[in-house]
Amino acid sequence: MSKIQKIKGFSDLFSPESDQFQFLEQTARDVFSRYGCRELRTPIIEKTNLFARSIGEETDVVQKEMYTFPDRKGRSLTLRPEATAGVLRAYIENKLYAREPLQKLFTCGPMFRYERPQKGRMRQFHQINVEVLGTDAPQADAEVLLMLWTFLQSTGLKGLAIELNSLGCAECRPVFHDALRSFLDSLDTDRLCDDCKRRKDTNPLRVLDCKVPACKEMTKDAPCISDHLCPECREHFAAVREVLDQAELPYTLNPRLVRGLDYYQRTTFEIVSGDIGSQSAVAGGGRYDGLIEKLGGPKLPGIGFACGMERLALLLPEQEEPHLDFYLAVLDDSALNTSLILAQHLRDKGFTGEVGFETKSVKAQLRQANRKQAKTCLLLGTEEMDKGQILVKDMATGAQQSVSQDDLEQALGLQ
RNA sequence: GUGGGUGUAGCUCAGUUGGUAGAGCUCCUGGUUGUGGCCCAGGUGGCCGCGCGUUCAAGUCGCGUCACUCACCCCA
Repeated sequence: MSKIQKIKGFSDLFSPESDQFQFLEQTARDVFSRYGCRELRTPIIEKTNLFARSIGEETDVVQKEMYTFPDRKGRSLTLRPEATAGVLRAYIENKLYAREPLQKLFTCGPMFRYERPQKGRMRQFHQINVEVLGTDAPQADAEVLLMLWTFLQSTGLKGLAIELNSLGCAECRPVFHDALRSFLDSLDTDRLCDDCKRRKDTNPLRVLDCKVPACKEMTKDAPCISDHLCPECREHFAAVREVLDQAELPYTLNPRLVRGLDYYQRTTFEIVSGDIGSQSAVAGGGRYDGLIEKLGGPKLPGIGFACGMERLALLLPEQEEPHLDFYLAVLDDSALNTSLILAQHLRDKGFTGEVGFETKSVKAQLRQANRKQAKTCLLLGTEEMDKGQILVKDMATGAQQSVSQDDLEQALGLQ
């Protein structure tokens, strides 16, 4: 029979790595809850048009990266490629805004995009996500960034940088777009790279982001979004930066920072690392005023971010294997059941430990205890049972003592 | 979607001009009748990714295919 293997771009997550994921989620939960964020869990499948409408029909994500399929009655469903759309849908559908428009929501879980896998990019990947809905106060933008940065600091990660930009709003962005377009048209387009020739029409902002030196050189005098912001957006962005400066958040302005999803407006940001390969963004987000309305909700603003857990995990040190308080070596079959019950009592008292299910040689079981980094090895056989005693061996010193079961708890506690 | 690299033991990798498959680590057993790590001895473990071709003979050469991986693109 041929072996069945996992599908491309999906992965089985085993212990050291799954521990990292757990650590990241737990840290996020702890930090975000201090800001009043509540956890929300939404389905990983939604109706396709939710994503088409929010992310944008023309984006690469919607055009060629979604896992879209008909259900048994022919309705088009999609594995979520990002979290914001689902969270907003839930916010609107459950009328959370009716009781309290301002909602701080945290969610995490798997996302799906059909892309060619590479370092830091899987088809099933995991994100930690925060949305702050119902306010356009610049202080909310600042708080979201502080929340994200505090979370990242709490994970102990180093070498991360914050890039910040404002993309303008529905008023000023089109003006900038026109200015950019006419600038690009004025260039000797033959000298642009093939991608930029295409991007010039499909996604002009991306041209500013091109890594090809020739393109960089040609666009160095391109119009800058910051010079085209309308007074309101300019004021909003300045207010955001004022709080960030007061909080001494270490960010750099990047007027060429672009977002891949259409819904972003005004404040946008990205956290980048130089240590994880070419997929260097570990988190990204921004404001999306107008999106809630676009999804059939009230006219309320929002801002949020997503963190790539795989990318963060690449930067995390390996977690240490958890140590055992005891490993119980069973010397005779007749001691097996007693051993298991004894271990169960110890676990009830809060000790961590394992029992050797198979009565292999003492040598083999001690080797096992050593491998599992147990603090102690308990040895139980017929001899010990007759005396109502159990042998406790300290694995670090090799010292060994015979204690009654009543004293065992204390003996372990002293280790 | 495009390009590069790599597929040999559980892991990391050798393998000569084509000639019957190797090491280190891991694991198991023993050296020590019921005592771990270090050391020593032995052992388990392979459709050499898969298929086709060339050849007396293919891990090795050719073609195809699949998988993994890095990069472009895109993005968290």
